[in-house]
Amino acid sequence: MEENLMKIKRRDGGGGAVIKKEKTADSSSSSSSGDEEPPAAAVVVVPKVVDKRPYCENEDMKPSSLGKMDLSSSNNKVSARSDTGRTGADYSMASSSSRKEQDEQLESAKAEMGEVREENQRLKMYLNRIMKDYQELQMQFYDIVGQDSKKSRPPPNNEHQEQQVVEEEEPELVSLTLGRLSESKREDKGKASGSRHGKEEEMRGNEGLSLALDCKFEASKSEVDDEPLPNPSPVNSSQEPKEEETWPPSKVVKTTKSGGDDEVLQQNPAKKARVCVRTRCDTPTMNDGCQWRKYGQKIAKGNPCPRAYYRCTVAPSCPVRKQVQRCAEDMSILITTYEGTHNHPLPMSATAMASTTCAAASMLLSGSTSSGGPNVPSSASSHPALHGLNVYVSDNSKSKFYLPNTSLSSASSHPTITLDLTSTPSSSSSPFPFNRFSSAYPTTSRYNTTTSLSFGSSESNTVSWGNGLLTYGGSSQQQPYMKSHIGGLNITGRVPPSTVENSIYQSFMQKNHQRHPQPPLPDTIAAATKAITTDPNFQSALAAALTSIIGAGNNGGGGGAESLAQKLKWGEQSFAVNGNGCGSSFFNKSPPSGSQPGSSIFLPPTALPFSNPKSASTSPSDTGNHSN
DNA sequence: CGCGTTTGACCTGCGC
DNA sequence: GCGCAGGTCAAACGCG
Repeated sequence: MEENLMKIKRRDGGGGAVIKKEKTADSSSSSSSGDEEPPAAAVVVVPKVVDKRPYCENEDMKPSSLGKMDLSSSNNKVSARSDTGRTGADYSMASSSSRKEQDEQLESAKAEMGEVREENQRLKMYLNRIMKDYQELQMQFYDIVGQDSKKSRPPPNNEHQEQQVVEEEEPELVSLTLGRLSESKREDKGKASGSRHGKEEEMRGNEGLSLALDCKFEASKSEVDDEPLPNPSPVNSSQEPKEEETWPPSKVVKTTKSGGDDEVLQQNPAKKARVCVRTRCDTPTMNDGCQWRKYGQKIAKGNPCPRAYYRCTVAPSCPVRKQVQRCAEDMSILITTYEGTHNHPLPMSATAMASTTCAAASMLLSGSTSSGGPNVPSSASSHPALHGLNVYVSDNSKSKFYLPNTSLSSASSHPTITLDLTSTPSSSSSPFPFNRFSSAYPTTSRYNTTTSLSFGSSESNTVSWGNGLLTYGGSSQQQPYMKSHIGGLNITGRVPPSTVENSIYQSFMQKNHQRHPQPPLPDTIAAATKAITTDPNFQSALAAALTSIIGAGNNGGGGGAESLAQKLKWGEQSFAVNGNGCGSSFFNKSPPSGSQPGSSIFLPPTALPFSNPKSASTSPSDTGNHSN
């Protein structure tokens, strides 16, 4: 890991902070091997998200000040401890000072400690209360979501039918898990993975840090077992080794795995989702923040441009591969195909693309099993559940719906989703720049599923993963901290300027908060809940905000966000409001590096997405990214 | 000298 | 079974 970090350091001029942060996170995660007890600060942050009720008569517990208070209080704790320790040491050493003075100092120190303890106690109480509220809110949310989804479905005639409906719909569900997997998940997966767990645990060793966002697939059918969702973010080593994909899929798997692992293999067929990103890019590759090493090049049939093969070098065992190829029809278009899931912590700069591609893959996989199935009318239909994305699902078996240049997917035996950042959005009623998502489910191939996502990359909506930021719009004002009051939710986190969250936030604010002066009334829980359940845009905004917080916290190092992530686990219900909670990808931004607040590095929006000549430092020739 | 790229050979899957 | 194409390996090479 350190070696890799060093590499990054060497390559990425601006990656110092990132590395630093990563190291910090790693060390923090490794030090807290338990990982069940996140730092208090992070834990307290969780409730901020759901904090919307007047549970604090105390002035300190005002939602608006909660975040600050938490952080500061945690700091107090730390500093208090260290102070105390120092004080003690000082006493023992200061033999020259008079006894009286020492006694006085000692007493004052004790008093200080007492205060600190009191504060700690208070914080614990707050935490408990907050967690309670959080759970309650979550329950309410689930209830409402459940009702909502029921509404949208045709009323089942009987139990059998209902079950059928569930079976049909569930594959659509994509859960967003912020942070580490919960115990229950672990248990479930542990059963499935069995022996592999040990291996991978060993392999991952002390890679304790996981990105804050886990994108998991929720499906009820065997397919789920067969196909662990690509994880956008490398999952925590200790937490989710089971989710590992089987890369190399064919050769290595066959040769290296045997016996008891067969089961795993069966559960992980070659059906591996790929995410194809089309961008206009002058550079040989787009910078996705990851480290890549070229291991091959080939002239593919039907395209005079050679296809380059890269593998992720952030971790030696990382299974992620990517292919880079120029579009034959338009040489300015760079087609980057990602495959596999990182099994290591990603540099912050790589999380955006990683999570995006993951979510895309999730969408693809989920769609292929449900909404996008062959039964879907060939005419485009809008998928309501993608956080404001207009989703078009088509059933053209062979046509490359929407995108003419999908040669990669057509020949592939893998389900492929295409993110098209080359076209200009035709319309955008939603606040999101990506306005089109289309998917085709060819029937000619077993897994030849092709899906296209189009993020219009018009001038006003530029997307850049260059520094790990997904930026939309031209606003460049620095806003190191974002505090969102969304429907009574207080979301405070460090966010980069010009991030999608920002726009989402603004959009949402416009939409839903004109009536609610800031700070919002504490009793807006009902409104918040309603907003969550009725407004897909809000869902997006919330997801984005949460993600931003997670990412930001991650940034902050020290495992704050990680801890938050641990606590903030959104089950599939959380975002699967409309049956498909996927799409988080777009809302994952990776906060600028920055272990130091305020020292964030942002890539200014550019008209040419992904082109970042300087970024070669991160990934030699291309850039890496990764995804799953 | 170490690391990354290049490039021809090899392996594998799939279609005929 | 054969051929094709995609994908990977690994030795050779280049660069800093």
